[in-house]
Amino acid sequence: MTFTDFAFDDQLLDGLNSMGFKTPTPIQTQAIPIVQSAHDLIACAQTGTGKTASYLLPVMDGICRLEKRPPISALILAPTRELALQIDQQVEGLAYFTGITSIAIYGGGNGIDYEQQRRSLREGVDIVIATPGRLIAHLNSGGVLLDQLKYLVLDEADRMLDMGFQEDLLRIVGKLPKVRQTLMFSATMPAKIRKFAEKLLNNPQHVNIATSKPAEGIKQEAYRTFDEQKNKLLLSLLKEGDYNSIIIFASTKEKVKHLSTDLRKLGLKVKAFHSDLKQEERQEILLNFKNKKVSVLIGTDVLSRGIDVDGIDLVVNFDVPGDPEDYIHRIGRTARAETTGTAITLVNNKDFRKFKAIEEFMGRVVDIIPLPEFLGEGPSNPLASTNKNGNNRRKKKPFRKNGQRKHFSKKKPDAVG
DNA sequence: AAAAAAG
Repeated sequence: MTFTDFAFDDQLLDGLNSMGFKTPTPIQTQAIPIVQSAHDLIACAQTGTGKTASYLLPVMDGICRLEKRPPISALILAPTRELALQIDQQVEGLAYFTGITSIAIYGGGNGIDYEQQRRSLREGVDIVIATPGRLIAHLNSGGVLLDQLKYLVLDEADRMLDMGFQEDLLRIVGKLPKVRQTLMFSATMPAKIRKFAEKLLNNPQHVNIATSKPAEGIKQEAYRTFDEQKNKLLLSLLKEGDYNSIIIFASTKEKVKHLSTDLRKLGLKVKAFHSDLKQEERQEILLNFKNKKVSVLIGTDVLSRGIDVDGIDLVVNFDVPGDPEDYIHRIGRTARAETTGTAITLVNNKDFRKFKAIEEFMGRVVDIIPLPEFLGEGPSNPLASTNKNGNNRRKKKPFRKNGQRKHFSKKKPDAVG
């Protein structure tokens, strides 16, 4: 199968060829005909599967074929600014010969950005790619020409609901024409998403190519460590290994900030990436990472989904993500497009059960690598320890009189908020 | 549990 089988507009095909697209991916093969047949669509698919082109191509083809183009033909909603920007860049590449116009609408920029966005939304632009918050701000100021829109796409719908965008999304959809084509993409399909889809979609067709299994090309490893050992272990992993491009994930912004200063003190050239940075800084860092001017990025989960950077050969989970889905997304930053990569997770005692849950979710175990000798003993495996009866059941909670609670851990003040 | 997104 080739892209010519879809009978796309010639100019769109030119753009496709110039971007080096050859063979459609499974999601594209399945989704494109559905969109072309004017049905609504729910697709369960992760990034890296060719998901973005699977809706951009038929939507852009549809726009090329409109007898009269409305001021705004398509609205694409995405959870993060980086994803919105990335989609917009893909539109620009594909649209090169078509005359289709687009703009990414998101917050965090300067007043000039806001004015440009406002003008486009009031004067018309074929495709709008937006994060919900900023689009709402524009809708509140009025004059946004969405009343003749043909296509609505919700990308990473599960992530948008997780981020509390449900009400914003419903408000946005309330401003759109009832007759339109709606396409929803989500990495997971919990009941919450299904219910949400029922509100927005009309008799949708389903496509499912999602999997709880990470790509074959990812070598997964884990180390059991105490927190005090993590920095030194990380340093040795980075120094011993022959890696060109590395992402290190940590679960909070504070951890990301601390870790990047720590690693810098240890002599590594690293950049931190999180939402406390100015949007221009975020973009510059990501650009330099893509250019390979920056080789080590330390980031929060804002980087875990949707970011498509070629050539990342190592992902380190400095701690274990709480949600197995996030683990899959994080390690999926490496081994993209048929390449290989390594994913290493540092597991302390507190995270051990979360890590077991991830293994269960994937249906496979991850090799535990012994700590390098210079680090001394790591923690022993709490689930493998045997009690005096010789079985490996975990110890029962000690009986307590009067049901009192015993405080095992005090919350650190900086761990709050 | 925290992240992100509107200032």
